Amino acid sequence: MTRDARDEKLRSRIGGIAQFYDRTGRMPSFSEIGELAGLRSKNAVSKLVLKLERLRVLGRDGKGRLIPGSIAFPVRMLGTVKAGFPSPAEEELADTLSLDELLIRNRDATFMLRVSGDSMTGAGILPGDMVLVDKGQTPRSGDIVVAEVDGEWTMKYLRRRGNSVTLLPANPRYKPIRPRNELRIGGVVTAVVRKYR
Amino acid sequence: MTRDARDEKLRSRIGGIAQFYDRTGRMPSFSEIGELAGLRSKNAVSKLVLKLERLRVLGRDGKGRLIPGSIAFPVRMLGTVKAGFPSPAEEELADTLSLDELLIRNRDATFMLRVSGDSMTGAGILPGDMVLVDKGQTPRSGDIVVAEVDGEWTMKYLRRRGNSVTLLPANPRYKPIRPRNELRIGGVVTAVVRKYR
DNA sequence: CTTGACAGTGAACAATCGTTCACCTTATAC
DNA sequence: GTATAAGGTGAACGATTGTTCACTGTCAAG
Repeated sequence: MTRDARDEKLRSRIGGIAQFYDRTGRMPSFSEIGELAGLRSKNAVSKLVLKLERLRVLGRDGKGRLIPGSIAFPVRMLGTVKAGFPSPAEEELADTLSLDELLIRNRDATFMLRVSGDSMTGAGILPGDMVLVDKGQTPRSGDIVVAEVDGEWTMKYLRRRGNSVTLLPANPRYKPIRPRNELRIGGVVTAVVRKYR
Repeated sequence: MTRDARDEKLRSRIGGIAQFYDRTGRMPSFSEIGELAGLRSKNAVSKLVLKLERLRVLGRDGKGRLIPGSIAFPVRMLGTVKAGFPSPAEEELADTLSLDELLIRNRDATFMLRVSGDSMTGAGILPGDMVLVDKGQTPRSGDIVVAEVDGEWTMKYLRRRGNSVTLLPANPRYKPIRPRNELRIGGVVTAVVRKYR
């Protein structure tokens, strides 16, 4: 068997395991890996797993049980748009990551809201976009926050000057808001997500 | 024990299991759930798991093995910004989802690129943003694509009129590109992701 | 031609798995 | 007050787990 064919075989096996994990959300057992890879012997699976551990595709936790490695991170990260698409050989070296891990720090305090209205268009937040809001973080000046002003909820830049607070839209057609009464801040916008199709 | 206290206990147990799954990427075994929940008897765990199955927090696959339910989807989805933050009671009813699942259709063909340059600012894609690019989808007119024009990679709107192809920036300071030679399209932009802090 | 290294089969093994049984305690409902 | 359900302990059990050992082909390098 040629080197390329062996590489391809290994790759398809990794793909099979990744698919299994994607589909079920749990790691396959050794026998199941055997079925996926077409191996009858658990020893063969053992050797395969060892190899995948070295490649960081899989890992082990403190108790020696199989945990996902790079297969848990679905997106391959490349460089910049200008760099374009590297060759397949380079692609393998690229880092992989999970969007959940990238964007969510505190899962219990994080919510997703759909944006309505165009008051933040200037900041690249369009109506229909989704924003992740963290209730736990303390809002700093310059943050985009979700706040309740005089009974209505909006999303605006927060500006603090001394002890005065202003809510600044990112659209010149709207005016800054200087809340008269209390200002309830629901959370800090930590990320924006837009889906095209 | 009051009803509220029992609810709170169950909630913290769900949280414990979710944390375990977050941390390790695998489902805990029954004994491990016991440790997490402070239960010495596996029978107690069995009953707890049954309850969590009914709540769709956990599930079973075809082989009867534990798979994650809603705990695999880290973000709670709420309504619109205008709706603001619902009361805690309503929060529980909200859907949960995973950003990976939401944004990635074809994981093998999807890459993430960092945006450099401001030629798509008008479409709400700012320099520094990250875009998900699907190499597998066939580009349609109106899509945002990553393409190589005359040796350089850019991101632009794709416009097809008959059999002429134009690349349209979303910034008036740049001009439309009508590729003279061949046009290599790397992929279709399926999502935009921006992280604030 | 020989010699390793690699990829795989098959079987034995203790450890751990999840299921199930009998039983106990404590609230809540009637 | 007395059922009754809910929440829990503890132990027994067969099934399945992952490790390990001895062994067999097969290819490529020396």
